[in-house]
Amino acid sequence: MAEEKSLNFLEEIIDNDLKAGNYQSITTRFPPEPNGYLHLGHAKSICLNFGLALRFGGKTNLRFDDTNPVTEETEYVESIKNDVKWLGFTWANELYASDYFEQLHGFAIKLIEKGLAYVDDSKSEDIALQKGTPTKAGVANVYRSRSIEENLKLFADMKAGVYKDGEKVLRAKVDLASPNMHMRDPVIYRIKHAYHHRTGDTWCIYPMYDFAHGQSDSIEQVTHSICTLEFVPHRELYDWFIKNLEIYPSKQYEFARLNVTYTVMSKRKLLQLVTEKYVTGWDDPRMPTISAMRRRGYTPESIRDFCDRIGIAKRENLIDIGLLEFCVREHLNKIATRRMVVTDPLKVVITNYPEGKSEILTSENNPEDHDSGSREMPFSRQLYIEQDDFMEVPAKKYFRLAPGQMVRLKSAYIIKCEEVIKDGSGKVTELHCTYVPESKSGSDVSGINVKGVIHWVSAAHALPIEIRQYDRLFNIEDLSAGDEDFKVHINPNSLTVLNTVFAEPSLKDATAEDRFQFMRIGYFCLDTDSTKDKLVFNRTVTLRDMWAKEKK
RNA sequence: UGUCCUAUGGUGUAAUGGUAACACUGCAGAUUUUGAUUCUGCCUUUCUAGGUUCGAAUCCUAGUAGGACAACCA
Repeated sequence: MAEEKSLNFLEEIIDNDLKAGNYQSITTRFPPEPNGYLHLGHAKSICLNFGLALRFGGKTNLRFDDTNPVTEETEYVESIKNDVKWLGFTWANELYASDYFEQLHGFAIKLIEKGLAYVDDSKSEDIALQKGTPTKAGVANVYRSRSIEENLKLFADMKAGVYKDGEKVLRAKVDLASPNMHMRDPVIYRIKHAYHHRTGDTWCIYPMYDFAHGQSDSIEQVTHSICTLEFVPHRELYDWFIKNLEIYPSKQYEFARLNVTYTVMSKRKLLQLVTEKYVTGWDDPRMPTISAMRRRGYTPESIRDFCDRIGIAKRENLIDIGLLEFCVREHLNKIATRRMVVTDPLKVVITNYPEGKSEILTSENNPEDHDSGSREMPFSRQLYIEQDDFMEVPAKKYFRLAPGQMVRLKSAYIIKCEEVIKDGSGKVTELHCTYVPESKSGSDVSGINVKGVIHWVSAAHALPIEIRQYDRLFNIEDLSAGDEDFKVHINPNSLTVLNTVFAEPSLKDATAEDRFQFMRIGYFCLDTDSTKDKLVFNRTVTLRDMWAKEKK
């Protein structure tokens, strides 16, 4: 109870509503349109809507806003449900705007009967023209003054399939002179002879967003209908419909959508990346979709933590992708199993280690979790270490391997570089080292203190694997400006596949659920492309690397 | 040149008329058998101008800047 975290503006509104007795409990909803996969921005909304109900006592519905049959598919419905569940939330009811088509149709008739809606025969472009501009009032056309009886008849004919797509629409009769464009007689029903993923061919007229969303909220008695800022101008209409339909008064509130550096957060743009093959699919690990992040190795906990840290407000924001990375690292550091993997191998021969001999060494699975136990690793005469861990001419402050220098092999022995073997072109191909037998980890009596500790893999026992390293999808921070040209900023090096990679043998038992830290490299998880013969690992995120900065 | 929304360190978010704080980033150091983790310290902030008030980041007015709105999309 001492936990006094300050409230964001929505929590404050709800808190006040509850204290004032406006509601006994709250109902929120997460209302995706099933026309694409969920992304990080949706995660923010999901955490908000479900989080609010959890915090203040109430419930959250999952409602699909499926009023446009031409863009919506069952595949998307399934992926959305899966993603919400994976994020760790449970909805009170699974609902669809299409469940309300009958009711919504009744609402439309009620509006017509009240003289507040009319059938318009105009072409789409003409309606747009007649609406005027933000600075110039719209003008009425002849259809606006049709009689109630005629409107009823025409609307019935629209429903009966008498007309073709685009021939007629039903419009609300609001105010053509309103400074709010959305109040200038918005279209509320249009004709679409299209198969709907749930209602099939039952309907050929479908309600528009403005005539479906608020009404659905109302039907479900949603108390706080939370959406993003671009819907602010819709609020006046939202309230107008509720008032004139005389239905449950849900209230709409708006918060700023999430923007993250070096990525795009719009379903339209993400769809383009998919259809135009810039990525391999919605779950390509470079995408900011929930499914991609899951495949890449992000944990639901880390995404929730991120959503918690970015806060909720009404001002435009651009969150540093570094914060997301911080959140995953923080979680993965606690739970990831440590393994040694050499991504860019350099052969090392321990010249004073007997030929043919090998021994088993043990190493902790996770120093952050003492219950995680340890695993065994074979050590032998020939090893691989990272190319980066040797410098023939060491830089200042470099404390890894160099001619005549010593390092410790993690969980093994201290070795000293005695000889550098090169090929004809002068490239270092092999190192001859000696080891200090009494320096074995856990029973070191050598008295030698070395600063450098590097990872290694026994050559004879090494498991070849593939590693996929991901970088940011775009090479500029702020993609908000560009529209169609956002694709010119695509980072051509967003994916690097490494195929000469050697892992310690225990990694062969990796499962899809495992999270690994390849020591000194980064966090990884098994990719779905893995086969029995070839394990493929995705790099979720690198480890922080102060040395990389030092080098610059 | 209509209406609406917004403006606090580099990035986010708090401070609810009473000493501007927290996180991330950055920088410096300590510890470390991961140059990781952990720990310590430091840098940097109220868009401008008026007004109300004993007192303003907070309230008011004007300006400035950014954003949203003219889909038979949501």
